[in-house]
Amino acid sequence: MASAKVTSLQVAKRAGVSQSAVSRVFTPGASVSEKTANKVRRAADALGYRPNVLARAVASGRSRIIGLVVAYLDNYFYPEALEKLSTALQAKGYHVLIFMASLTAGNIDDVVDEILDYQVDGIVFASVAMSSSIVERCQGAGVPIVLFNRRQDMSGVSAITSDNFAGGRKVADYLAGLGHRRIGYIAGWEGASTQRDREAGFRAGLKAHGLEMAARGVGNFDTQQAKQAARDMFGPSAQHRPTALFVANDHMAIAAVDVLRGELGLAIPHDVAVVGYDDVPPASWGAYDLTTVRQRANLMVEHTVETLLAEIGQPETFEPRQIAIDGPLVVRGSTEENIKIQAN
Amino acid sequence: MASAKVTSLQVAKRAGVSQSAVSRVFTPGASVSEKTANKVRRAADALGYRPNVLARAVASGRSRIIGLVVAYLDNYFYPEALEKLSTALQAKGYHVLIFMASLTAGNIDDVVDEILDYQVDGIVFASVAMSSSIVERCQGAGVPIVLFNRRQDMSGVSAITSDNFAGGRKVADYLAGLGHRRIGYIAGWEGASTQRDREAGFRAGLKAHGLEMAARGVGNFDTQQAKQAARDMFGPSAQHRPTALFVANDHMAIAAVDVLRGELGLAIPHDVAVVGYDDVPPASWGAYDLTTVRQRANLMVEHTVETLLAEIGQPETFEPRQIAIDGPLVVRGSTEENIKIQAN
DNA sequence: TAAGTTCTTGCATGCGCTTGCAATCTCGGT
DNA sequence: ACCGAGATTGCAAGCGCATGCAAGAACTTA
Repeated sequence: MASAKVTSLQVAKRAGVSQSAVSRVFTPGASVSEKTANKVRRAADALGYRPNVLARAVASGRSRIIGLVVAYLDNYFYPEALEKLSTALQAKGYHVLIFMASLTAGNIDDVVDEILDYQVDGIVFASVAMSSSIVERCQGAGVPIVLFNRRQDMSGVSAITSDNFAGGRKVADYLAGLGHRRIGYIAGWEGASTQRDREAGFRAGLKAHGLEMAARGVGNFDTQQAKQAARDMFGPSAQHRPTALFVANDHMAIAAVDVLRGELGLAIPHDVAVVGYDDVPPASWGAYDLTTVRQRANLMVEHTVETLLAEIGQPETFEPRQIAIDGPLVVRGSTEENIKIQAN
Repeated sequence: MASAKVTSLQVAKRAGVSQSAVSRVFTPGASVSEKTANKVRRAADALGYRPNVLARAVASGRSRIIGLVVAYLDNYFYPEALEKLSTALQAKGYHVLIFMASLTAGNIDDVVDEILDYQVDGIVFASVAMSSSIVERCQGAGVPIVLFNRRQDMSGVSAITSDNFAGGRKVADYLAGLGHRRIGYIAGWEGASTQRDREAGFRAGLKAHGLEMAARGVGNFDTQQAKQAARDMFGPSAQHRPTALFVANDHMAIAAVDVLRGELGLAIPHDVAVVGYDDVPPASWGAYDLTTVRQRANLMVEHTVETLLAEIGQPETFEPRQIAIDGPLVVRGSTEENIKIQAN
């Protein structure tokens, strides 16, 4: 069958039609009669022809490539999101070109340049701190962007997040409802809207119950720092230990649990109740069984794709969307003794 | 600065040179004098010009895109590998286009078609079952491929894995050395070379110590199945429970630990010693503290990139490489009581 | 059946860049 | 100051496909 590169011209010759006819057959919505379409398809199959996406891209200006900028993959919410995102876009005929912003740290700007070099049709920024210069650059290039899991006060940029404020608030309501009065918090990186919103919601919730944060540490979404924060808050030298702890994400919460249980010998939830955020798979693992607020990756991805494609399709009439998706509090054994339902 | 698309022709005009000159300035190794190069660079900067990678690709036949086929990301070895791979390729001026084979299941063939449509310069198959038809198709298209974390008996295909046979053997040596005589094994998916090699090495090791597998379950690299296998092997109705258990990867090992400890009330390592494979981050988390064989993702990625680029650079003289990278047994608390070094 | 529509189709051009080739330059050596 | 080798440069022809345009085909309607 297929050997080297087969071009539309060869197919055209074999089918006895013009090259444009071949092109049209492979372009949804183009004007071709059933008859020639069949001739072409037959010839194409025989030769093993497949349109060259890149050539098509330079000719049409649309590459069907979506750039994805990711800062890190060690928070297991992202692999999951990435997988779903890629699959969803694949289903729409797009593909994901990955750009790691991790090592390039500060200079996400450079990464954006690289992305634009590929003439991507759109860009998803996952948990990346945006600067207005980046936004401008993309808009200047006419490339739609959407922020995933980060909100930006900046106007004109679409952003899909979970409803972090509501989530934080749920945690406060829940812990207060359990009777906790001294509740601590370990924050994520202050630059992240997720951190800020979760904390704000949490504080609002506490306030509504006549409480305030009993202690606060900063983990910056980093395991080691979260551990240290836990030590500081619950270690031997700490006074008035909280009876409950809310950690800004599961990743850090798990680290905190390891410290509380493993290093400090505290029983969970008996001595301390712990709540995380994200509901990453490890949160449900037996050894942690972590109460947490679920981020609905499916929905977030769906909206991200929908939003991006909408803007790609209708750049003029498109209105930026800021969507916050509500997620449930998933109660597990890290906050209540007898929650274990069954050996799932 | 930059506004809409700036083409090399515009730069050429402004710099007072030909369009080809501009092209050459941006092509490493092309023949240009310093003088014109400077003129061009100045003009390019002023206009905010950047070469269009796609146009370049169709003209030159090289896209600087590497396709990556991944079946799943829920084994946390892969996010790590993906991150490193992408970063490493980025450093070489390549970028990664992701293709999820998960949902498309059986028809990896379709995925390969999609990839080839993008004129990728090479493909990395991560943990994907290859068929000879796929290999042929890629070779027919002149696209180098390398298997990551999978070996194939098939000739002519490069494959980078860890030394799974040696790893399996180390586990046997180690457990036998601890005095265990009844050792069980939970297998991964039989279709995977990693599973087969690990088991073969393990068996060989046991044999060398005059032992054989005391029990065997199949987890197919799936959490639920692994749990069931653990239940079957250690549950109430089981007889002659093994005193040690080797599980084909960490992902399943963790699930097994949850069953042993959480459901069956067994103490680890007192009642059962557990060993996994991969050394994914969760293996080192306090609650699991799993002894495991490390897969050296860094090295594996390095070799993968090196091999792929070598073949891309020298397609004629290239000799397929099958590299197996040795990884250490990382001893932790799931096999020995007093291993906990410190509160790391 | 003829005029009027709506569909199809091929032609030709262009997307932005690379590259073989031949013409032009540059310079050292004498 | 002159010659030849090697370095630079511009020219022009693509790479594989999309698409506006005008001509031709097919189908309506009265």
